[in-house]
Amino acid sequence: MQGFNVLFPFGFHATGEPILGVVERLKKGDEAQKKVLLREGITEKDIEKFKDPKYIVRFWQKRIENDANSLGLSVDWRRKFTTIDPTFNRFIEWQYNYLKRKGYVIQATHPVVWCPHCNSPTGDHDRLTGEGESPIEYIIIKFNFDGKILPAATLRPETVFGVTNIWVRPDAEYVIAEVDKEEWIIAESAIAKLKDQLHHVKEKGKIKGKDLIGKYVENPVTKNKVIILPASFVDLNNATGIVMSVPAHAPYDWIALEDLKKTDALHKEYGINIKEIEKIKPIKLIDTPGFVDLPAKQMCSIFSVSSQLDKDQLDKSTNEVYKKEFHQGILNANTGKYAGMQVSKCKKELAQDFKKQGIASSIWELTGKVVCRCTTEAHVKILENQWFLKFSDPEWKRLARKCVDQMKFYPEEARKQFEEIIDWLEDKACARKSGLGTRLPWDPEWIVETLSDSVIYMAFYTISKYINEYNIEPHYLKEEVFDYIFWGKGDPKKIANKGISEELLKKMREEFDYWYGQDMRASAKELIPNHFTFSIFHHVAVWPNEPKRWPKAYTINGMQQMNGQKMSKSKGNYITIQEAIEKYSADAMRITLMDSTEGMDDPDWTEKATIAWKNKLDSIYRLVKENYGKGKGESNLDKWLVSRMQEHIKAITEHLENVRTKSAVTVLHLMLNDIQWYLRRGKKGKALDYSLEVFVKCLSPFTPFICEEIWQEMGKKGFVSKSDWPKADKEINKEILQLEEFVKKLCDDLNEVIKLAGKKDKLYLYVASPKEFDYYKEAKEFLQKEFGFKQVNIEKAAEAKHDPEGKAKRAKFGKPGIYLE
RNA sequence: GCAGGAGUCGCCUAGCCUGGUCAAUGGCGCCAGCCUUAGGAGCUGGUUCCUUAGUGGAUACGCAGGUUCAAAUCCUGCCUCCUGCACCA
Repeated sequence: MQGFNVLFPFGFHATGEPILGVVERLKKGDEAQKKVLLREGITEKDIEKFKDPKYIVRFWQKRIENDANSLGLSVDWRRKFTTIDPTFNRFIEWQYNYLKRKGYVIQATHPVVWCPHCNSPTGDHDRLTGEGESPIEYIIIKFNFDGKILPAATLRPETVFGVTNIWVRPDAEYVIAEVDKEEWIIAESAIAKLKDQLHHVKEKGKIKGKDLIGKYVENPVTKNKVIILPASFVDLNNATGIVMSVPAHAPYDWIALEDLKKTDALHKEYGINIKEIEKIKPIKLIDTPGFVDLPAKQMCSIFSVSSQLDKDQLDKSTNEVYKKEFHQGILNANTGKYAGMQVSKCKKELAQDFKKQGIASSIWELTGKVVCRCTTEAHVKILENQWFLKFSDPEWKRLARKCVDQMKFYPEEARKQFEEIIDWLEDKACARKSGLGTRLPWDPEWIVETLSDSVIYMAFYTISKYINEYNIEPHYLKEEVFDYIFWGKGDPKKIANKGISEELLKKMREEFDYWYGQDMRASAKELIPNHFTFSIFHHVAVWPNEPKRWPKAYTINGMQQMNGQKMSKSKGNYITIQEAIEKYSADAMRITLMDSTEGMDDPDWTEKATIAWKNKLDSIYRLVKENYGKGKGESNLDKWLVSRMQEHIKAITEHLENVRTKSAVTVLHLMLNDIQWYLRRGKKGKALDYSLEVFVKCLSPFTPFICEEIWQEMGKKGFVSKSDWPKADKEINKEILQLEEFVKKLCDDLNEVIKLAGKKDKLYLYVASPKEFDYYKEAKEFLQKEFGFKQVNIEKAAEAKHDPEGKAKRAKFGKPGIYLE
């Protein structure tokens, strides 16, 4: 409508696991899965066919195409494709070969949450329990134990300087195992973990926990000899099952030592003299504002912890100490060369140093229990040689930031988030071993995963039209073909092949050049940290020197809610597009959704609002039909309406430019209100046709179907959707706008007075300004009709004194005003 | 926990950047009147409380403070909600 060519393409993303998941579940006879399909209107008989992934893709593709058309989306279907089409696979191969050459695809080793039964990573959505839990690295400090190693695992390696003893579980059986040529004593559960974390582990024997107690080990950092003591709080399923004790800074350790002092169990069971315990002196090694005493002791008393069985309070106080010391703590003289450093700064460095010296190692644990869907408990595995996108690359980040700087965001609030994400983003695994998608050309056992093959596909739309039209076979889409189309690189004469002529090649290049980059992409806010941002990264990587190919604007919306709740298949609180259209019409659905919110808030859909819109659209239809073409002549009122419409046109145009659909709909209401007021005022002049045309045009992007109908009823040729968008190019008469406001105000006042004084027959209006006087005179009939007066007298206030009848009134009302009798 | 966004008169929303024109925009709902054979249709009016011939006042924009002649709007603290936190679409 604004005279631009618009490309609105539509494709189908089939990459990943979900489709195969459906197939799998159907093959297993999963009833819930069947139910979902039945709810979509698929017959029992047809469900068989859904065991073929290609059929699933075709089925939904057709369904979605139909939905898009029913909604009135003007999609260019010549360009459609799916991400599992072999021609698209060639495009992704081209993209990834390039990124690898550029050094943006790298191989790396990384910890993942792993199900040993499924033999694959366990994503958040694959878990029975433990959503949100993630890998965390425990540092293992290798305490010397008679040539063997007692590996104590800790999240606070800096506290190694304050170790006074080691904790083990007396009732447990530990394993003696050969770990990377050393002999370690560890909990049994640690073996599988260490094996999956790049350690060579061989079980050699067993040793009882209580047999360790009372023995001494050497702290590899301080060379101090410390005693091994029993503690019940040690969790054998966490890390190595060996814990170092730092009573100055760890509430658990502090209280466990206190517990030991209280009984003579130690002496009775292990023959350890109580004096051994009493001589243990906590070593404070971190100074933190707010901690005067020993931090562990202080926290235990604040949280009134009385024994190591007081788990809840202990966890709270541990967290508190950890947080405070991590953020504000400074290492003191007890820490040798690290003295004076902030805990938050030195933690990593210190662990690295210890590892280098061979006195530390690490074991990855989960932040909480994770159980895979297959009911197996997951642990952390270090996955080797996985393929990553190197989003950490500073130059790549720099270009991404530059792109964001040039972009527009609707709403603008989203920009900050993008900037934040780019800074925060680390290397991202870009391939998996299962699912649908494109195989990495150089390492075909890996498949490009779904968030990594959906980042520059928009460029593919510019040529998919020709691929579809000429039925180009995938093997003709060689690397140099894409090089030429997307970069203009090479000589088309030489690149042309049997499947793609030189002429066609040039056409594809031209088409790409004409359309790309994308002017606007719209999606939901949860895609900001991944999809949207990745797309920026990939664009700047593929076209580093051509900012004009980069994304220009993103529109970000909230997630559709239904009656205040998130729509979900399991809750069943959703409606299919077909159902909605049949029940409420596409127009009513469209405008209700556009009207529900804008920006990043979650829009809420309610049936009530939709029905209200449906009725309103009906009445709009009648209103236009009854009034269009009925106007003749021009009065001040026409000037008023035209002036009002100019303001509305400006407003709605600006709102739509900024993708504020709800605000735009509000303007439609205002237009309608003004047209209705104009009609109420009585005289139908030439502003009527003009305003109705403007209104229908402005409404048409929201409700195209009924607007085309109305347009035809109006006797217009062609489509309203192809007509020119209204311009605010008519005069705005500010004076008349003001005068009409006075009339409205007068009506309000009259309403008020009549309400209080009751209905009257005569209205006397004394007006001071000559302009108002003239204007009110024109409104005389209207006032009479509107309020049912038998007589309306409008007089200039100054002249009223010549009116004998008005004398008495003037005496009462000396000033301009209203008088009823 | 970290990051981003938000809390407005029954509900949804505008306003906040650039303080006053804000009892605060528009819609929905509700109430009344009109129209109509009828109406979940349409039209008109009302919709914080008190007061009033078209007025004046009180209380209001998550909570608590502060700045200012003046705050929904600026500042500080707190509470609540939404979104994301990765190998998953």
